[in-house]
Amino acid sequence: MTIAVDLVLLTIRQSRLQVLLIRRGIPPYEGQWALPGGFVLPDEDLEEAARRELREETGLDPAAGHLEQLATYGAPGRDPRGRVVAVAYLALLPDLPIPVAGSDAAGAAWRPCDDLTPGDLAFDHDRILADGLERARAKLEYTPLATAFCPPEFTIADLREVYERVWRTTIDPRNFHRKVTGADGFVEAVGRSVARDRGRPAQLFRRGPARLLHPPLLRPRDGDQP
Amino acid sequence: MTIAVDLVLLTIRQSRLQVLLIRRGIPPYEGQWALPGGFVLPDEDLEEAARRELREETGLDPAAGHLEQLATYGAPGRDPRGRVVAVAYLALLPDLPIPVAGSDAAGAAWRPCDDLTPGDLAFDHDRILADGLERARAKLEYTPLATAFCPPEFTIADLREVYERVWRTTIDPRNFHRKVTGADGFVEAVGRSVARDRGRPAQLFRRGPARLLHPPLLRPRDGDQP
DNA sequence: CCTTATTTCGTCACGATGACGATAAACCCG
DNA sequence: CGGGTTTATCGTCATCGTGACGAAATAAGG
Repeated sequence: MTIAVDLVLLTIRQSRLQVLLIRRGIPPYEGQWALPGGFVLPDEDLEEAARRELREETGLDPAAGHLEQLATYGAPGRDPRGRVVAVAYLALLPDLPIPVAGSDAAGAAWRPCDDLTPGDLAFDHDRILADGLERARAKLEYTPLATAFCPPEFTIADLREVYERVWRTTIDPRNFHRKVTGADGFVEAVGRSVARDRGRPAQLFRRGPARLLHPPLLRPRDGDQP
Repeated sequence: MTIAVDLVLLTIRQSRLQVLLIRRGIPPYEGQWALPGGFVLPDEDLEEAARRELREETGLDPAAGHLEQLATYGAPGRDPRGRVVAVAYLALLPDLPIPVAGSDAAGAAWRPCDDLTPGDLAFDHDRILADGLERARAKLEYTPLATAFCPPEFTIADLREVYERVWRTTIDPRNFHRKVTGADGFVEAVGRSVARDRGRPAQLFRRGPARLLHPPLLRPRDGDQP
């Protein structure tokens, strides 16, 4: 049996939640889009393999965002080439340019998650992506990981946009501001401000030391309309 | 590389959270305790392998409780016999007798989680168990999975004991009763009552259709004493 | 200046929760 | 049989977190 790692790389670009995909140049699924990934080397730890693929296929620096194990997929027929068990990793990244072009990532592109239809992706990558999205949405509730989508210094509005794009909702700016600045360890004021396109300039923050949010920031539930 | 499944089987026995361990009869780690597990067959799905091991090593019925994938462990040196990647599964089970004795489970025994010290278990099973415990504790907060520890019909006090043992806290019976019976879909009244050793008889409930708790039942945080 | 956009602070009502009193319904014991 | 004990269940009250929304502060642009 062979072990592979597959990556669900998420970022916010152009006000949309996007996932990095690679157009396959060889069979199987030639010409289709797939999650980036590759085989684990004989003496390599799984997370190490995930970080290596992240660098190789995208040129991005794994340290910039957040990387965690997502789940493992091993259905016997999932890869036509034979038995391949894939350990999927989820990464939340700030909106960095993809410096790549020469290497493996020639066919790499960010694609808005909403534009993908089940059946678009090769292998069982539709399912892996769906699991990754659900994990990301859930983790924003009870961890400060939304900051992983932001540059080192950001405004509360930047952070709010992360929540809005990932959750596909709108959030009241005043309540969000109160909640985020009130949760201790979530964000720390930098002391400076920046002016954006319009409106009053906003304070800059950096991520705080907290690893969990208490109480959590619950997303609106679907079935809340009686 | 070889794929194995390892199982973290949890139950509440004798008012304690216990994990099923197997005493190893062969090297490596001969004589030490380890999580049950085994290799995945060439044409077997991962969860199928986990269920098969659960049956083979314990004789328990996987359908009685809850089984989910926990995480995958693949550090190069984790198994002295060679490169083995282990997909760990977590199961929450009601307190059933272990019918086994003949098969692989000859050396199987329930051990209270609190009695285990880091270093007691073979391989990296200390870590896997710790991850399983944390997962179980977290899942009780926002899912109705505590019912997986209970028989099909149970009282609110039974359910409360699950929370108390898994979280290692005490919970106010009145507030717990209000919360659980108020959260819709968590439990459904059966209509009958049972008398226990002492006190007023309690109503019987069965698990409801809900898969998530909203709002969640947050465990008391460690740092809540100002 | 005046409008517009955005940040940030306040207010208010409501639902969820922790602390805890009170009642109900069984058992045990003499 | 009746009081004492134990547990289940219901209520009350204060507090906190949150959603809805008003209002002031601070910039840019005409």
